[in-house]
Amino acid sequence: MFGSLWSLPVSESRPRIIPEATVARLAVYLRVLAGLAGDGRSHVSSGELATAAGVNPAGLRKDLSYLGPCGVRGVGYSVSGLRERLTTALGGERSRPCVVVGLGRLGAALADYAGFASRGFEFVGLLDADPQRVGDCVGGCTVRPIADLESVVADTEAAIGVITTPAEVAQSVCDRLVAAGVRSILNFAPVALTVPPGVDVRKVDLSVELQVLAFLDQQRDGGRQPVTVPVHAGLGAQR
Amino acid sequence: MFGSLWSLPVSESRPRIIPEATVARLAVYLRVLAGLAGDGRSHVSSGELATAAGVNPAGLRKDLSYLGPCGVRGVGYSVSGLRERLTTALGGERSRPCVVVGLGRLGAALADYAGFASRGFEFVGLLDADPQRVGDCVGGCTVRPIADLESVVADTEAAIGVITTPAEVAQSVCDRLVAAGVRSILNFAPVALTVPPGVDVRKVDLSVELQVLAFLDQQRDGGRQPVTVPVHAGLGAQR
DNA sequence: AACCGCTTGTGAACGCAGGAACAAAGTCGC
DNA sequence: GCGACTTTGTTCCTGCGTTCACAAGCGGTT
Repeated sequence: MFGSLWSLPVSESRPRIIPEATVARLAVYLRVLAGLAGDGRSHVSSGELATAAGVNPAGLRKDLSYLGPCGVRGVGYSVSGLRERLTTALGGERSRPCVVVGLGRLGAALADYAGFASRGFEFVGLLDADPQRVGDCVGGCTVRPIADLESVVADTEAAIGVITTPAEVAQSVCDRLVAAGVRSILNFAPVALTVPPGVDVRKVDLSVELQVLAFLDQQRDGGRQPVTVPVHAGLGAQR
Repeated sequence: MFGSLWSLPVSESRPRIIPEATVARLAVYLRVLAGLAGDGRSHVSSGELATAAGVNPAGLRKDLSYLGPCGVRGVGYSVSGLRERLTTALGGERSRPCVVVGLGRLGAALADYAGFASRGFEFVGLLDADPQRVGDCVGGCTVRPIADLESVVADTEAAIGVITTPAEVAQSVCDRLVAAGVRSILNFAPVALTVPPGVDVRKVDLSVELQVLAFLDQQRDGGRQPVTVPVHAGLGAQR
């Protein structure tokens, strides 16, 4: 692949587009590498990394190849070197301010989770509509009323918004976050959010996860459970 | 007209294999339908359902076609009929007992979430290694010591295990759950679990979600796009 | 200095999901 | 009763992601 095209003065050789699925796995590799570094390992092979991350070795190498040559043939990957590379590729070590809207149990759990802080995600704004929760201190930050959303986002320059509100208000909260300047949203509310172009939304739907498991469970038990599909289920237009 | 192909004695028309991605979307459709039923709607078109679920109308119809003909051409889908069919396809309405291991904030949030109970997921066993948490009552269930894992799973015939423990103990907890008879596991610990064949694992990795957002954010800032689009321009990236 | 084994990086093929277009089928209006 | 409109169900096609397999390169050894 190289040779013919490289004579062209391509402005950038690195920023080949990275598939989103690959990005997600890179984050996993980075975490595994952190563990290996803690164990004092200096080098690691693709096979070992792959099993620790739960993926195929060839796929792992292809994922890493998006960053350019990272390893040494015959030896493997330098743990520290690869960590550095992955860290910068995923957005650097700089602290990323986040706001959480909806400090129910789930929101509080996220705001208090230490695993985020160690990756540079800092929860600098907590917002809730319930006056009884306002003033609570969660994870070293004080809960403020939802009316302060715009000012909190502006003051903290928050880059990521986490929505853990009831479904009914999720869209309006989302709109306000976007209007205030947040361009990345992690949505736990069970609704499909509508956002303008240029804003990224990722959705985590815990009910769906459970329901998929239930489906797989049923499918496995398929021989046992005759399903009992009512013949002629009456979907016809009875109207 | 009809007859040429239809005369073939196709062995089975129903149990076509359903892709897992489709199953996940079916769960979303089911939830949207519940909302529509609450609004008193009797029929709905694929277009309306698709926008509410955040997917493509053609894709939605293809998803539903895995269940066989569900709608009426020229009219749409019967809300109640489609609900019934999706419910049975996803595993029926029967209560599915679940156990949660690790009653930290996240585990407690899950155990207490009412949205699960309404879908038939019942948390019948809560386990934690911390003696200080044992005896607590979360969501109407009492936390028991981790030593009771096997007996709790056996007594409740739990089908689904939710792991919200620290990463270090997740694999051992998983092994014990599987040995006790659990065949579906939802893992929130940031490790790749190893399970024997016949056991399904789904992983939810919140750090990865944030890190993907950070990557997209960085990639967007590569072109320095001030965005400034508070205007409700249109449908953005939905994921 | 040359060989050999080990590991990476990449090219190619396969399978799958997603999207658009089209035909079948049913309803509503006249 | 008939025609036109609406909406589903399906088929084709394109693109992406994943896996397999092999050549290239590096270190250690003789």
